[in-house]
Amino acid sequence: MKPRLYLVDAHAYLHRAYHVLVLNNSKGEPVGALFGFARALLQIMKREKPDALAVCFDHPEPTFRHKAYEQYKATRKEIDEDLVGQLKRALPMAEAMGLCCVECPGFEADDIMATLARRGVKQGYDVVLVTGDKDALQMVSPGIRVLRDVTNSVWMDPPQVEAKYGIKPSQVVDYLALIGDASDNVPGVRGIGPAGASKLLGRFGALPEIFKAAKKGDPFIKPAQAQALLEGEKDSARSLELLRLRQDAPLKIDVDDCRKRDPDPVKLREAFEALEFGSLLKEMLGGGEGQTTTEAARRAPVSESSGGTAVAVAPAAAVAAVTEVSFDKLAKELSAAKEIYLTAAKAGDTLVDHSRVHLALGLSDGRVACLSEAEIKTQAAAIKKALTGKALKVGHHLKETIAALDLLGLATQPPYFDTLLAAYCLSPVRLKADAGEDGDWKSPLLARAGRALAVRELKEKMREEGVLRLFEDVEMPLMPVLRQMERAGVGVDGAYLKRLGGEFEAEISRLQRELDDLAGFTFNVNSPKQLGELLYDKLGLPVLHKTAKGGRSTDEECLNELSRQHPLPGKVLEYRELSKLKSTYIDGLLARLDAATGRVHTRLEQTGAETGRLSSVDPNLQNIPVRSAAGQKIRRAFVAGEGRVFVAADYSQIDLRVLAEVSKDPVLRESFEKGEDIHTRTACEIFRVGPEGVDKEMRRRAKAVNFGIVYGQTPFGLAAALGIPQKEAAAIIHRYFERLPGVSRWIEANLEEARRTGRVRTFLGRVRQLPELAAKNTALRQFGERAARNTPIQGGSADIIKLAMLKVQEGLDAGKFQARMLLQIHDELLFEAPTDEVKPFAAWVKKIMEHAADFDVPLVVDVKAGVNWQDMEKLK
DNA sequence: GATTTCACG
DNA sequence: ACGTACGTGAAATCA
Repeated sequence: MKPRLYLVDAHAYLHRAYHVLVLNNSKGEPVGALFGFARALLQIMKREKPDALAVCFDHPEPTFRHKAYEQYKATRKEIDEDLVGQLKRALPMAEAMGLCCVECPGFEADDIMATLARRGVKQGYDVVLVTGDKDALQMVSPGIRVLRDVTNSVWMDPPQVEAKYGIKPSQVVDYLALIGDASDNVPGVRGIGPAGASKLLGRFGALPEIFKAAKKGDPFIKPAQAQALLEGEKDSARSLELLRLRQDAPLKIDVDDCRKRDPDPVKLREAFEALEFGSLLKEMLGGGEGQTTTEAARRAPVSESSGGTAVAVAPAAAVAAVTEVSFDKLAKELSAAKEIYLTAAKAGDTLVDHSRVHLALGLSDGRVACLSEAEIKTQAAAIKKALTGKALKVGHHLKETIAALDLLGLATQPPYFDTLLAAYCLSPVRLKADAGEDGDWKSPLLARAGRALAVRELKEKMREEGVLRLFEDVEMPLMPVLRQMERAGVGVDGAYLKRLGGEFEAEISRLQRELDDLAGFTFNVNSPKQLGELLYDKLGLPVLHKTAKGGRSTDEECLNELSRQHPLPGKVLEYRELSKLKSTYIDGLLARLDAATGRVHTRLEQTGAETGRLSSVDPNLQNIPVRSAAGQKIRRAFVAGEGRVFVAADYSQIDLRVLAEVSKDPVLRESFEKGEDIHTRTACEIFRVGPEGVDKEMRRRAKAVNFGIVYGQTPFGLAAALGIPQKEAAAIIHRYFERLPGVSRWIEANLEEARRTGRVRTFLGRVRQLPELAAKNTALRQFGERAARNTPIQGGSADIIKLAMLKVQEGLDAGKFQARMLLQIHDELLFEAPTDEVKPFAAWVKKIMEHAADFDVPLVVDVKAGVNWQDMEKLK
């Protein structure tokens, strides 16, 4: 394989980071641009592992372009002083990171990149230009690619350029010279846009031929376009000069000087400490080696595009060094220890995918013994003693360790301390899973053991953040409750599900045939690409909206609308419904059904959601269909065991009750105290009528408004949800806040505090940091604002049901009933109870759930019972 | 691995 | 100018 040379446009990153990250160090110096830049460089090195890399800088002196065209970049605003200061520090910082930096008076970074790229190809490198700038696409060729987005791996090679712009890379300069670039004051030809430019170049190949044709009155060019071209010829010639990259910059260095080298740790430390980039310093200097691991526990890298900024908050515990010793040396001390560190791996755990169980056991001084499954078995007696003793069992992702030990018949007893759960209480962001190399099962075990050594540090941090009670009284005790639910599993009637699968399959084939007939040929309905081509190219239906990444959407909303014009989209919807239900639920569930017990065992993830909710994986039993008739057939496959029935208990309107409690809004509170239908009451308020004057449509709208209030809706969003004009939606929202001023005040005050502190909290003190609130990027910041509104509500509801689960399980453990708790679906608990105790059990559960939290607003729980999860009767 | 779609609260 | 209702997980396709 050829060595790979990466050429990075420094200023592109610095500018972008400057606008996204607002970050000052303790000296008050703005460092956001530098932080984002350094993080990006680190990301490139880690993810791409280049053989050679050069960071290319603009030189402050005017370039040949300024001399050629005095208006070049003239419309750009003066650069902020805050940014200028950072630009000056960027090159020395990159050098301290051990990177080769290049600048050249009179030339821009682009020209340096072009020059090095050309030389690199000659010297046998595969060249990658790391930049989002369109100009760079002119360099794309068989040996040169452009990497536009490192996080999302957006690459441009010659076919990509053709696919995206409809032109060859060799035509990029001509293309840009036609369409111009307003931000750089490159004029282009007025009246020619991307579509026109690509069409003209496709037909005539290059600029001179286009102008020749325009002058000759070629019939391919419409008169208006011809006129635009003739008027813009001079401007385009100018543009051409500015756009063409120079490949002859007189550089002091050559490609081989860019070969990878390691940074001087002293210089690096000096540079990063001055900037206060402690986390990045650790990341660069860290890295485990051998059997002693020192790599810091890190947050998953946060990508700017997906919503996070780099304000590092509540980092997970640093990892202490661990030393591997033999189990024999440890065995005696384990039984007397106050704290034991344990980690086990099993198939399905994110730790490492093995069919065998492995275990690491350690002491607080960092000595750890690793045991294979065979060794676990021979040492079972000593291990059992350690697992059931009085010592604090410390681990990282402890529930999975306990589950793995369960498989070998080894039970574990509290007290527990889970360092992953502690990290989640400190900052509930997505956490990086430890990855195990194939065949290497010890390293991830040791890494986790190292992480687990930070008990005291984590406790202190939790105290500072105000989440220690949440951890000690709620999350940590909840862990074994969840484990009990996982172990219990849920009964599934496999034979019924297989029959149902046959029925669905027959219907799916029938729909496929009908669709082929309608289309006139056979196509893959599951392929959004093929379906899009059929709908929009072959059938010529209008494109109603685009997907996130610019494609033509074929989602349910579009197809519903299009079904008024053509019979095909409606059929596609029928096909989609059945094929989704079959593949995800019928086939998916059957694949995870334990043949021996007839039950499925989900994993309830305690650190999976940023709001404090649980999530359910492998399989997800929190999104079993319920809305459609076909979906309800699937729900019937969930069955209670012999002599038992399901009891389902769900909170009524829990989110709005939490909102009523925290906002203290008199109308909301009164409505719940009187036991009114909340959507009807909201309709009364926003439409100014009495309850008898509320018709179905008014209630439907009020319900959407109530949802919107919880989610942070905009008039645009409400209008889309209800299919009404945006003005009308705005008026409704306005009236809502007029009539429920307590809600309005809470939203304002909550947001104000969130901005001030950078975090929001639920009534239990559960915290979520929202660095997005400080983003300069509007969309990102607004996302933060909606999350700031929603999290105390959604998270507050999660708090309530968690408290209820603890109390319920406590009663069950005390032997009050034979029932078992099986699932939690955010506002609902599903139990399995012996038929003869259903009524008293349901009444008891209802009472516990309704009094789980110390609320003024009443909480209401509805209970139902039935032999399957679909056909359930309401209990009084 | 990213993208798209869709199941749930 | 920008993007547009919160929070999840799973499957199929396609590069």
